[in-house]
Amino acid sequence: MGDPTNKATLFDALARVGKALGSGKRLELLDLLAQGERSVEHLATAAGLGLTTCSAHLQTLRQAGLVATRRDGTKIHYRLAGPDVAALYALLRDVAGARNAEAAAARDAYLGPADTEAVDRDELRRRLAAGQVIAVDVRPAEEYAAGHIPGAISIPLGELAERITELPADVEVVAYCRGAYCVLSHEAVRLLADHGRPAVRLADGMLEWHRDQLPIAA
Amino acid sequence: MGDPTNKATLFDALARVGKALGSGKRLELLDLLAQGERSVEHLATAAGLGLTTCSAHLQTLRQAGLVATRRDGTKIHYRLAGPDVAALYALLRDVAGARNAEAAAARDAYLGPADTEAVDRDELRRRLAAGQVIAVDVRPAEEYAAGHIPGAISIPLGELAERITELPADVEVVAYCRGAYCVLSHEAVRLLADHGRPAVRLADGMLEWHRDQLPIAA
DNA sequence: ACACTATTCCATGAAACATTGGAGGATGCG
DNA sequence: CGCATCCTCCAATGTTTCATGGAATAGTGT
Repeated sequence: MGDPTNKATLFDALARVGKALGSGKRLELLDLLAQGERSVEHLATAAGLGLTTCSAHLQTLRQAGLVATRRDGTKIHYRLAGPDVAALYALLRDVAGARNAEAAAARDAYLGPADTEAVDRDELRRRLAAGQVIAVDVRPAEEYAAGHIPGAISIPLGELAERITELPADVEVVAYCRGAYCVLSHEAVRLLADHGRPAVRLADGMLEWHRDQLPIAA
Repeated sequence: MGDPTNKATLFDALARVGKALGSGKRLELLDLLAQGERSVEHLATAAGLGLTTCSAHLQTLRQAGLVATRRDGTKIHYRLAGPDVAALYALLRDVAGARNAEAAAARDAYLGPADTEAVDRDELRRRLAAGQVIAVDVRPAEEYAAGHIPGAISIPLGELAERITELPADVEVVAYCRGAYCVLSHEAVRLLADHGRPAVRLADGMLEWHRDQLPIAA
């Protein structure tokens, strides 16, 4: 043990996992998979990739051990290999945002002006338990179905404008989406504010909720 | 906000950090830097790299925001940009070990037979406080000087055989080194056992100690 | 100003990776 | 059984990364 060959082998094996995280497309796939399992075709269209390209990226992730598969008829569903993978992705994202100026700039450009106030998870749970707020899941209905915050109702962002009357006018709304780097809740809060509804967003989203093993309704 | 161009820019910026983690040599450099700051030349020899090659890898890490530099005379010292970087490295290592069979095999081959029993950090702190054990830091003296567990004494592995008489024969020794993937404490415990000394190792090491913000003596 | 040290920058060839189209394998359905 | 669907495997292309040696740079000491 301890000889240089084994050492290089070990670090190269760790690097295989690092390499898997070294492509924007693959990170986008992980981001999607953190919301629930998906078929290859679904992932390809959601990430704007060719089918074979998407499959190749998924193979890379699978060889690194970050994702697992399940066969259902002719379809193959991919999912994250475990909650630790979500934690790794979240930490990579946070370290990049904190240490890398370019990443921070790209995040701000993507999420839009940071004008929407946010509450954290503990605060949301307290206010939900007290009946002071309504939690609205603005992700696609499919992701809501795969798991959501207990008590939340589903109104995908695309339907929010027309379904806004479903929300009581006198109760504050807390909108949430995929995670801290997801744009959906930002846009939802802006839209609600434009309609004169009191709304704030959850500071992060399902990714972090799931990572921290908080209760999930399905 | 929210348009595909910004989204791709964001994920590519995150991928720059991922790419930095996608080379065995760079992970080795991070592993060394987790023990304290080092000059370029020192890192190059410790990692078995050419000077210019090492410098190039360090530039990659610096552009990703994972390391920072400090000038001292003619030398430039590199260090991790923050404790979150150590946490990211540790999590990458743990996820790889748990999810990737190749990485797990390489780790076992490098660390040797898992015959040495280990105590965790809480247990060590309890026994140290009670005066039941002696903690021995078997890393190079330089790394001990850069920061070590309070109360530990320094006996680098290379000097352990000749300095074994410095240890009282009737008190159990807990050896520790860089981290869970460092071979030094494994070898130290085997060597001590060969000399009939009661010894166990700390399950991980300074990397995790530092990551979890436990008290450090310098 | 001069030489000296430590490090970075640059150019180059070799190796690895991403993307794409087409062939092939597994599953389900009529 | 034959066909359709969904996905993976394979081969070929252009792009990116890696390692290395020589030149250039910033700071130090005389």
